[in-house]
Amino acid sequence: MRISREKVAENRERLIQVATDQFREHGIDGIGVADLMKEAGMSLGSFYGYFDSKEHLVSECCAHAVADVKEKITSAFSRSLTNPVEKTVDEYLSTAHRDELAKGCGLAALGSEFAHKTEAVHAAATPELISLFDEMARSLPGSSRKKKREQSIAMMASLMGGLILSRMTDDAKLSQDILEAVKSSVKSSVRAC
Amino acid sequence: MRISREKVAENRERLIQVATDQFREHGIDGIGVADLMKEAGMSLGSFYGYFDSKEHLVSECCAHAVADVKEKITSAFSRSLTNPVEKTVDEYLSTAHRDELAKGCGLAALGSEFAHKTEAVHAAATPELISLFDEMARSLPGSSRKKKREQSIAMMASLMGGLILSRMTDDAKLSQDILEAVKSSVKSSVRAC
DNA sequence: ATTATCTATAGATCTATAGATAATGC
DNA sequence: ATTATCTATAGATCTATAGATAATGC
Repeated sequence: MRISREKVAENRERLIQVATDQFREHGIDGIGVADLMKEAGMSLGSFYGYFDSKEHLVSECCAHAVADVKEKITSAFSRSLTNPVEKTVDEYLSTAHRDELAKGCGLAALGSEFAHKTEAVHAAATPELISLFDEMARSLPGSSRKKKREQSIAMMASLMGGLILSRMTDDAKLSQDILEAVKSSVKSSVRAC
Repeated sequence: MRISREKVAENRERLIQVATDQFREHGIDGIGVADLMKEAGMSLGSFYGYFDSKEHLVSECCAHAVADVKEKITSAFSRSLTNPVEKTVDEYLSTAHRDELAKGCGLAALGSEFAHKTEAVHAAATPELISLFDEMARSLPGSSRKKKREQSIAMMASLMGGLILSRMTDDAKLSQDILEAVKSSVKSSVRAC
C-alpha cells in the first residue's frame, strides 16, 4: 500500500485543493482532519505524512486561497474588452457567488477568521496579499501606480465586505439590497478615477 | 448555592457580554463553554440553566454584537459636530481598533463566520442588521432616504472589509497601507454625495 | 531497504447531563 | 418546596501517534 513519488506530489496538491474548498465552505474550525481526508479519498493516518499538523495545512491553504482570489479576479478583469472592471464587480457581487462558498472568494469565506489564527497563517498569506493588490493594480485604470494600488485595496475591501454582509442574513431582500448598494458604490468609485 | 432572581437576570446579561467579547477575540469556535464560564466567574454546569446549548448563546451574542456595532457607529457619528462621518471613519480604521478585537466591531471580528453558522444565527442577526443600516442612514448626509441607506451599506462594507484585510497580515506596512487606502476611498465616497 | 499506506487507538478537548447541595421565596 | 448552583462525568469529537502492511525504487 505504497504509491509512487509522482502520486505523492499529486496527492499533496489535491489535498490542499480539497482542504481549501472545505475550509471555504465550513470554516477552518468547521471541518476536521478525518473528514478532510475522507473527502480527498484518503485515510486519516496518511495525513501526517503530508503535513506536520492541521495548522501547517491551514497555513498552506490560506496562502493558496489568497492566490486563488488573485487568479480569479485578474482573469475576470481580462475576460471582457468592454467595461472589464464593472463586469468583474457584477460577477463578484452576484447571488451565484454569494451562494457558492466552496469555490468562491477565499477572503470573503475566511477573512475574519485570519485574525484569530497564528502568526504562521499571517506570514503565509502576506506575500500573496501583496501580490494580489499589485496584480489588480495593473488591470485598473488610473493615473499613478500608487493610486491604482490604493484603488485595488479599496475595491477589494468593498467587494469582500459586501459579500460577507450579504451572507450574514437569511432575508433575501436585505441580502439583495446589500449586493446592489455595494455594486453601485464600487462602480462609481471606479468611474471617479 | 442559589442566587436571587435579580442576580439571575444580571448574570445572564453579563454572560452574553463576556461571551460576545470572547467570541470577538477568539472566534466562535475558538472558545468553549467551560472557558466562557470561567471568564464570567461561574461554573460550567450552571451554563445550561441560562441557555439550552452553545448555539443558542451564539445566536444571542451575534445579535448583540450587531446591535453593539450600531450603538458604536451612531455614537461616533454624534460625538463631533464638524466632519462627524470622516472622524468616525478615521476611528474605525485606526490601528487601535485593528489591534483591539474583543471590544471592536463585531462585524469585522466575526463577519465571515456567519456564513458557516445555522439559520438561527442569521435569523437573530437580521433585524439588527436592518436597524443598523437604518440608524446609520439617519446620520449620513445625502438626498433621499433610499440613497442614504445605500450609502450606509456601502460604507459599512468598506469599513469592515478594510479592517478584516488589515488583520490578515503581520506586515505592518501592508496593514497600514490597507487602512489608509480604505480611509481615503470611503471619505471621497462620502464627499461625492 | 525504504517509504507511504492503512487500521486502531491514545489523549486531549468539548458539549451536555446527572445528582447532590444550599439559598431563595412563597 | 422551589430553584439555581456546584462537582463529577458521560459521550462525542478531534488531533496526533503507533505499529503493521505492502508497493516502490535502488
